[in-house]
Amino acid sequence: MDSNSSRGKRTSLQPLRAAGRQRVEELLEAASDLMAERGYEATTMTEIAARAGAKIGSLYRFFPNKEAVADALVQRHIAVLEDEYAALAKRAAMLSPDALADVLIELLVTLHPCVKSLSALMEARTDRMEIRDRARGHAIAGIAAALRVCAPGLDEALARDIAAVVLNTMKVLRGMITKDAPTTPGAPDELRRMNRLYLADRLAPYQRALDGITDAQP
Amino acid sequence: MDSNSSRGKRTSLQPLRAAGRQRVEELLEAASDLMAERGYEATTMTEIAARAGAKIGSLYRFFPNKEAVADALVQRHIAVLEDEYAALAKRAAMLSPDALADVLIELLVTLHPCVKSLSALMEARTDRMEIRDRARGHAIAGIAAALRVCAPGLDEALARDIAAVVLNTMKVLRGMITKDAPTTPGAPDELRRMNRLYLADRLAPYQRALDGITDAQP
DNA sequence: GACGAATTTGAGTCCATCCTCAAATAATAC
DNA sequence: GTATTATTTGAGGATGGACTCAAATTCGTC
Repeated sequence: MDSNSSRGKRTSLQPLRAAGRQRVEELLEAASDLMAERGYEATTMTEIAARAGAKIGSLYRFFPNKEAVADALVQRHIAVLEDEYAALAKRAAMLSPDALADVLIELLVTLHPCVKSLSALMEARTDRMEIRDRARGHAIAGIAAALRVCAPGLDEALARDIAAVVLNTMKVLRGMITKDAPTTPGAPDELRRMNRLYLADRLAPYQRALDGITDAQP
Repeated sequence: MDSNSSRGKRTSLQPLRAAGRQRVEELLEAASDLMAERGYEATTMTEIAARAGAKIGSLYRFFPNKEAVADALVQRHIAVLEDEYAALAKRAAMLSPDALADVLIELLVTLHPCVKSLSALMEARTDRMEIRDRARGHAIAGIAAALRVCAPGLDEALARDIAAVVLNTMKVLRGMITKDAPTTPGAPDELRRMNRLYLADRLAPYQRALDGITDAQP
């Protein structure tokens, strides 16, 4: 008999065998895909199980309710984002602003599925929102750190503001690449151009080494 | 007795008296607010009626089902957007790039509730998506027209690409103003700065009259 | 103020979906 | 092989929310 030792609402078991662990993986991936496609409310527990090749009973063995599935997904996605941004500053050392701009853009494109799923999970739950804000904080901190590696002497608050702008620019590009392709083919390049223009302008005064064209005021 | 003359699924009446017209207004506004807050699926027909100070029967008198409410909202919001963007080109005459940049930013902030509600309505309905794309097209066309008024000689395709970038920048600012206030207070100003920097750079070669600093290649 | 038409009401139906659970099956330990 | 424990299954209970409708009420008009 299962002991269900640690605190959980009514029922909620950890998988104890390899099969169970894999099932949980499959269930979470199915849930992530479906919720990203259709939204939280529109996704059915039975559908989740079905897409994972399981029956609804299996789903409820590992997750006490629908909320718990969403929470697990949020936690999992947040962890991925935190890792990626924590790793960013290291990669950012020894990059020109232009190169940094492009690396950042790349990063967000990679993170797209994760972020997409996360935003679907935010449907009207304030408590989950604050977790998302925390993730956003990590992203901004990571980018700001990368900026200050690239441009030592940059004020910390300003770095955060710039990071917020860049983060949003990254999001926009992600959106363009995944949706707007047909209408305005040159837009992604234009956006990259804007991003580089901005970062070059903002980082020029603090530029490590090389040609310092000083014309922007903090 | 109501005739229900023109084609409607099962039941769906136009309001014929002032009271009815006002009720419809109230119902749509309530629906718009709720769906913007919680999403389409999570919003209940009873809630909509309640927030409008009505009972569920009244709601079903004017809308045959929940879908119809959403459709009416989409149509209404799209109309607002089209009007605003159509009016833009006229206002844009005789503006410097910097001033135009700020006017555009303003505009999207104004349009925020409308756009927010629209995006909530997009939850997984492909047919509504294409209507939204149409709205997006109008927005880009409006902005591109404004740009070409401001910078005659600007290539049309390029104008559309730039418009797409600016449109997305506007969206980002809207998001910042409504959400991110606490974390990064300076970010909105940074974003404005980026937008001006970009537009100045892009429009400089085609600048109507005045000081032509030519340094950007189309 | 009386008549007809528009509007409001809310109890009630129907059905989709969340969730339960006891029994069946599969895996592991011995 | 047997005992034990983990996992799977799927029929059903409970709930909530979309939608109906006949009766009550309000509004406009003559």
